[in-house]
Amino acid sequence: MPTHHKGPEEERIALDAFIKLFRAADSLNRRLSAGLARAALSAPQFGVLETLLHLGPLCQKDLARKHLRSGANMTMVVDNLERRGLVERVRGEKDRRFTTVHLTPAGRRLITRTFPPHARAITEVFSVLTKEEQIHLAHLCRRLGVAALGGSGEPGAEDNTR
Amino acid sequence: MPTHHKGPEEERIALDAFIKLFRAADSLNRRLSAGLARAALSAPQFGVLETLLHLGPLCQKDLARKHLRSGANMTMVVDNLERRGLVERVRGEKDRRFTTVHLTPAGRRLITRTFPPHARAITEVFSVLTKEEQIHLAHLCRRLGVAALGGSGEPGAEDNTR
DNA sequence: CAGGAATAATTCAACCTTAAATCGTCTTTA
DNA sequence: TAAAGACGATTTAAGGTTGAATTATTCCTG
Repeated sequence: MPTHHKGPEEERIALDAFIKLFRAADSLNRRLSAGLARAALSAPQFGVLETLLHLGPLCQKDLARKHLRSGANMTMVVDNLERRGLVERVRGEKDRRFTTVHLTPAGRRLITRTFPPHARAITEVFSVLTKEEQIHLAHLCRRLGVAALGGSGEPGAEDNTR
Repeated sequence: MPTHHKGPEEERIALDAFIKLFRAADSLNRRLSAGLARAALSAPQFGVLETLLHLGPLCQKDLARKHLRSGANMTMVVDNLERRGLVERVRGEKDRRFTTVHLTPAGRRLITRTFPPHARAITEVFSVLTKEEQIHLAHLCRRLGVAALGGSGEPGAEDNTR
């Protein structure tokens, strides 16, 4: 949405960038979700499977932290993946508070064949920008993300933002 | 999340930019939602009130289109705003299929005093980037958003992306 | 070692989001 | 003008998201 705000220049420029950033993320999300829908996966479900594939089994706390989501949310997403037989919960032996989430063979098969076309779709959309522009965009977004988190938050927050 | 994908350079760069774009939008969203929470407004509710303030009364279809959301979703958000007495539904006189959504005095008062600090918060976060960087970021995001929407969608889609 | 603090997971209530089905209201057209 | 189609809004079912309260387990401390 165009800004419709008549404030000073600094504010106009920031609001304009803000809106375009969100629109880009939103449109990208829609496009990619359409691709994932063919595997009947939601974006969060895909994200969890992808993380398990590339990092190995993790407890829900760690999964939530990696995805910047709440623990309650991770319980729900893992519930839905487990119900479809794509992951398995394993109670911690040493510390029974933890449940480690594992890919099942079916889950591994699904994410293994879903990830490559997903990555290709991202690459294809981003190819409207040159390599240098993509790197520049990443750099600007990283600084912005750090500023958004850091500003009035606790300094002890985990980085995870390289 | 760092990429953990060992594909060709083009893919690595695109995935990296993709992740940082989403992290930035996510972090920004969290930061701003915290501000809106003091007015007990969700981000979608704030968005609708803001649109009504700056564009005047609109029917739900138009509100949904402006925010790139479904009609069903707009029914829900307007329901919640109406229940709090911040907006009012008015049945179309000429064409009774439409309901036009109006700000109530209370709604106008709330959004009028909520918008300025919100805009200031956005401007403050974006001030980690120079004016030129903000303009460049907006430009890159706009091109990316258009590419994400356009690629395999219908060419007839409304622009709304300047 | 016993009680209290901390911690991982779950449950709950509230809201957001979508696609699909339905309802009421026009508009078109045969 | 009556049937058919289009169109705005609503409902429904399914999933995502959060913060707050709860549960089970472990750790710490006196």
